[in-house]
Amino acid sequence: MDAEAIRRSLEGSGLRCTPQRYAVMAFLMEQNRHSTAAEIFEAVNRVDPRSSRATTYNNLRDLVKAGLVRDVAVEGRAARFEAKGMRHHHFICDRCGKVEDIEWYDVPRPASGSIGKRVLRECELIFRGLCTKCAPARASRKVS
Amino acid sequence: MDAEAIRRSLEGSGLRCTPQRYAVMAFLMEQNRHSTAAEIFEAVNRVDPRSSRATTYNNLRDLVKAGLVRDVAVEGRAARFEAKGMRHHHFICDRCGKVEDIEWYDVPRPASGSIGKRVLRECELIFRGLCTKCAPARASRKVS
DNA sequence: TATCATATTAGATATAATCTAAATTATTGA
DNA sequence: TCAATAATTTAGATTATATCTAATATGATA
Ligand SMILES: [Mn+2]
Ligand SMILES: [Mn+2]
Ligand SMILES: [Zn+2]
Ligand SMILES: [Zn+2]
Repeated sequence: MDAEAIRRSLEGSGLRCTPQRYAVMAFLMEQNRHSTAAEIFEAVNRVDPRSSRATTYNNLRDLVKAGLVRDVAVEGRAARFEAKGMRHHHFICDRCGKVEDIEWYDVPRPASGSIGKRVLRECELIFRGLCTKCAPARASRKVS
Repeated sequence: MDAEAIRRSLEGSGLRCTPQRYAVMAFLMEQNRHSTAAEIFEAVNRVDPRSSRATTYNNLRDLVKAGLVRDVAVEGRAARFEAKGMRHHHFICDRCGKVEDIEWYDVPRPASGSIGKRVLRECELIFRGLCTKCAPARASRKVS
C-alpha cells in the first residue's frame, strides 16, 4: 500500500527501513492474516531481495518489540504474526488452529482486588470453537 | 489429594489409570500452577515411577483431549499445563511470561453477526501487563 | 572519507515436541 | 486359565521452531 507510511512507521520506532524489514512489514500489512514466521520467510523470498531466516526472525522480534506487529500464540502450533491495526479480538479454531479477527468491543475489567499489585496493560478476548470451514466437517463426523 | 477421585476421572474419560498418567494428573492437581512439560517431567520423576519424556507428552496430550487438563499457550515460551478446575481467566506477564489465574466473571458475547457460521464453544479473557514481581523491577528500570 | 552503530547472513546450536518400532501391561472373552 | 487384543510405555531418532555466532555489509554521522 503506502510505502512511505511503512518507512515512516519503522523509522518512527528507531528501526532502519531495510529492504528485508520493509518486506516483512509490507507483507503483514497487505495480507490481513495471521502468518507463521515460516510463511513470512517464504513469501518475502518469492520476490527479491532474499532475506535469511535469521533476519526474518530478528525483524519479527524487533517489530513486535516496537509495537508494530503482534505475536499471537496458539496452543500446539507455531506463533502467528499480524500487523497491528485496529483493535480486535480473536477466534481460534479448535480443529485447524486458524486465527480469525472478531470485531472489537470493550471488555469489563476485573475487580481491582483481582488485579492486586499487578500492572494491567491490556485485556483481550479469545473465542474458541470451530471455524466456518471446520464446523460442518466436525458435525458430519459425529453422524458416522 | 483424593487418589480415588483422580482414578475415577481418568477412567471416566476412557483412560487407564497408569502410574505415569496418574503422576502427571496428581502433580497438576496439587500444584495449582501452570507448569511446562519439562517441569512436569522433572517433577514426576523426582519420585518413582520413572516416566519417559515421550510418555509425559503423550499423557499431557491425552489429558488435554479428554478435557481434564488445559493447555495455555504463551508467546515465545513453552506451553503450560494446568488441571481444569474452576473456571477462571488468565493474566500473563509481559516480562517473565508467568501465567496467573484471575477470578472468573462472565464475558459479554460478541454480536452474532461477528460470529457468523462459526461454532462458539468458549470465551476467555487474557490480561497482560506486569506481574507483582516484575512491576517494581520495570518501574525502577525506567528511572535509570 | 573515517568512524561507528545497526543490520544481514550461513550455518551451528538450542529448545520443544513428536514419531518409531519394540517391549510391556492391562482387558476381554473363550 | 490363557490366548488374543488393545492400550501404554520406552529410548532414541527425528522434526519443528527459534535463537545464537561471528564474519561481513550497510547506513548514518561527523
Ligand atoms: Mn488478528
Ligand atoms: Mn489457570
Ligand atoms: Zn478450522
Ligand atoms: Zn513477571
